[in-house]
Amino acid sequence: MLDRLDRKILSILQEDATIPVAEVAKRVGLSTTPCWRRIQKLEEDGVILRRVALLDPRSVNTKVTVFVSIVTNQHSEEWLRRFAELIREFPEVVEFYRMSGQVDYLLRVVVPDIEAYDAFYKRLIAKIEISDVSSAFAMEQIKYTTALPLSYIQLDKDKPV
Amino acid sequence: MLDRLDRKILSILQEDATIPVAEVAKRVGLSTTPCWRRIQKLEEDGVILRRVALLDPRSVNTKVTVFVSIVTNQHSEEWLRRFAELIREFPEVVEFYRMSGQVDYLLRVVVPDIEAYDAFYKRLIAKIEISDVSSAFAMEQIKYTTALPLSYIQLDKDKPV
DNA sequence: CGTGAAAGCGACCGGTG
DNA sequence: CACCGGTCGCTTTCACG
Repeated sequence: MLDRLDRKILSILQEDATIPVAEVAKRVGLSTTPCWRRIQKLEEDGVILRRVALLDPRSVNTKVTVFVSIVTNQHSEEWLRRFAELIREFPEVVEFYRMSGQVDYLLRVVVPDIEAYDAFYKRLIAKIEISDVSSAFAMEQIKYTTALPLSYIQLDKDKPV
Repeated sequence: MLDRLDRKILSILQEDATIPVAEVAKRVGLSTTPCWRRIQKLEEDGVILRRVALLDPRSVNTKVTVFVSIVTNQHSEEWLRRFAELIREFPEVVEFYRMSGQVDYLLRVVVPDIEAYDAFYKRLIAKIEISDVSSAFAMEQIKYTTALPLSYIQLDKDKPV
C-alpha cells in the first residue's frame, strides 16, 4: 500500500531517474534516509520495475510508427504462445496487445520508413499464419510518455501525512 | 553519426540505465574514460533523451489500456494545436498520434477499469468537439518495451572498430 | 583512445533522539 | 522520521602516452 509521499516520489522518478535521493527527499519534504528506504522498498515491491534510458526515435532512424491490427482464426492457447514468442524476437514491435472486439491483436511497430515496414511485414507473415492484417500509419507522434497517471493509486489512509 | 560502439552502449542503457559506466565500458570493450565521454556526447546530442523509472501498471492501478480512434471534421492547424494542448493535460493519455487513413488521431489511454475509462471519456468530450470516437479495449499487454530497434542506425563507416 | 590516479559526490548503513 | 556520522563505490576530471 502506498501513501502520498510514495506517490510524490514515483512522480519524480518516472519523469527523471537521475535526480539524487537527497534532492528527491527535499522535494517531497523528507530527509534522505527514509526517502532512500522508501525508494528501496518501491523497487523490492516491484512498483518501480526498472530504470532505463529513453532514446530519440529520429536519432536511431525509427521515426515511423505503424499500428498493425491482426485478425486470426487461430484462437488456441498454443497458437498465442507461439505468436507471442515470435513477436518477442522482433525488436521493431515495441508494443503488443490482445484486444477485445473485432481486432484480435494490435501491434505498435517502429521503422525508418514505409519500405522498411514492408520488409518487416514480409518477414513477419513468412513466419506465421495470420488470416487478416491491416496497417495504419502514424504521421506524427504528438505525445509519448512512459509516465503513468498516479491519481488512481489507492492511498493508504493510515499515513495521511 | 554513430558507430558500433555507440550502438552497443545504447543497447545496454536502454535496457538498464543503472549499470555503472565501468561495467558498460567492459561490455563494449572500452575503458572507462572514453566510454564515459561517449555517453556524455550521446546525451548532449540528444540521442539519449532522458533516464526514467518505469512503473508497474498494476501497482499504480492502471492495468487497462484503451485505444481511442478519433475522426474529426476539424482539420485546421489551430484546432490541432488546441487539441494537442488539451491532451497533454490528461495524464491518462500516454500516447497520441496523428494518423493517415480513415482515422485521424489515435490515443492510448491507461485507466484502472472500464468505469474509469467512461469517466475519462466524458471529461474529454466535454472539453472539445470531436465528431466520431471509437474505443478498443486491450485485454492483455503481451509486450511493452521502451527499447527502440538499433538495427536501422546508419553506422559511421570511418570508425569500423 | 588507453592508463592511472586524484577528487568529490552520492549511495548505503549504522546509531541516536 | 529527523539527524548525525561513517564507509564505500562510482562518477567525473585530470595528466600523460
